[in-house]
Amino acid sequence: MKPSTDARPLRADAERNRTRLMEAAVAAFAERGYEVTVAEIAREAGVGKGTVFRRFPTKEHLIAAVVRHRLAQLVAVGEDLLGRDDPWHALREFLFACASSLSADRCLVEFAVSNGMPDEQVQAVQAQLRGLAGELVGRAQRHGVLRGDVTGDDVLLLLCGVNQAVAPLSGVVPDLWKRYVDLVLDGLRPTAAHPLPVPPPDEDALSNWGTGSTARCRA
Amino acid sequence: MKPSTDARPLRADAERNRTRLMEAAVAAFAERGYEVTVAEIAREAGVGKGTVFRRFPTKEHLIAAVVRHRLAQLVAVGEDLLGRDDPWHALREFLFACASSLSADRCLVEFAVSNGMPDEQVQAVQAQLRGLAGELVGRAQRHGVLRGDVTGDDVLLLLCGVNQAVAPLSGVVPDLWKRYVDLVLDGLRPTAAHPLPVPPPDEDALSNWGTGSTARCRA
DNA sequence: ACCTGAACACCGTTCAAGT
DNA sequence: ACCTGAACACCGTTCAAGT
Repeated sequence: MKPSTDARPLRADAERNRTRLMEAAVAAFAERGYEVTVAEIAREAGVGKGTVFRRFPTKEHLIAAVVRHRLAQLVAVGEDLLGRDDPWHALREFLFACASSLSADRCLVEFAVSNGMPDEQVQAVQAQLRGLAGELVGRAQRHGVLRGDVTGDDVLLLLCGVNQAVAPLSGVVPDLWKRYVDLVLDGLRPTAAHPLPVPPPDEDALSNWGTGSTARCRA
Repeated sequence: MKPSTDARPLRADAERNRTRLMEAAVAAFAERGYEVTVAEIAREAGVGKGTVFRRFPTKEHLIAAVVRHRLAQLVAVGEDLLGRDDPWHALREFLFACASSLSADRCLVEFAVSNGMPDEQVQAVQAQLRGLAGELVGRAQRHGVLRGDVTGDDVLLLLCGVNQAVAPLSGVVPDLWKRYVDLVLDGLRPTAAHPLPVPPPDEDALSNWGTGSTARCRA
């Protein structure tokens, strides 16, 4: 759960509180999404709610920390899959890993719908993920198993879409996302390719994806 | 904007207020989503906020009225397209119409991510939409232009997914959804079809889609 | 340094008082 | 019948007082 990212270390009790807070937050946000109360997390972590705001200036910053933690796990998975010899299955497993994470974490889904977060660290991890997706897509394309007119960002966006669409049903049909990831993948095969009138989003469009100006929590 | 759906008619001033309220709500929710304040809508409609709650027991009920209004428009479009002779393009235009509506209305997108609404009338229109999607899909399949192992619900879910994924970018790349609708459609062609291990959601799973138990607004 | 809970602002909802 | 705004509960955020 990372021993804080700042330069100077925290005092022992503060460090312990921070850890407890993160653990409580990860669990609570995963299960119930953004709607969990700061007071609730504080209580579960055994601290006063003032302590939460000492470490995280805003509820959104706390969420950002949780999201970053989850995204970093996906980056690790993706880097591992770059070593695979079958590029199609490497890509597929990457998507499955992402989708599986998303479907197990309501907070992550809500993050994907949002305009992103004004948090540099989250944006950095997001960039890593996008880079990985680009490499996996590129490799598959060079092997001729993926249509040439799509980008890593295309694939990530479609993946998020699938998960968001499936989220309200996750209680009833937990692995429905697999069906739609496969369905989307079928559209990404070279044999399925038909001309796409609209071009993929360029760097500019996606770079301020993470710079969400829309507030999510109360002012 | 419908002259109220109840049995007995409202008093003249009440009817006028209701209309104003609906107009203000449709516009405000479309532009800024669920987060608009009830007080704000009341002010724009020129009524006290108490009046809002007299007509709509809950903010969510007000949203439901707006959503129902939008969904009904899509039903009309879909029914019109059933008369088309080219089943593939009928389906495609239906999806384009839905996507276009969704991308013009933040409220509608948020509705799609949600667990639905505990409002019978909304559920009824939803059922109509699902029926239409089913017919359009069925026709395309009988003509051999759509893979046989997908349902109307599959297509609607994928469509919602695309729009939700694209929503945060709608300011920068307004018609990006077209790209992904086409990409998804490529996966729905018979030539693209590969086996799908996970079956489509059955009636049970989707019937309580609209019966969202998760509250969206403050208690 | 850090912790805490009372206090504040905001927003959904209720209701007593008015017409 | 219907309208209204003051009043209430809830939640994010601040801060004075404590260690």
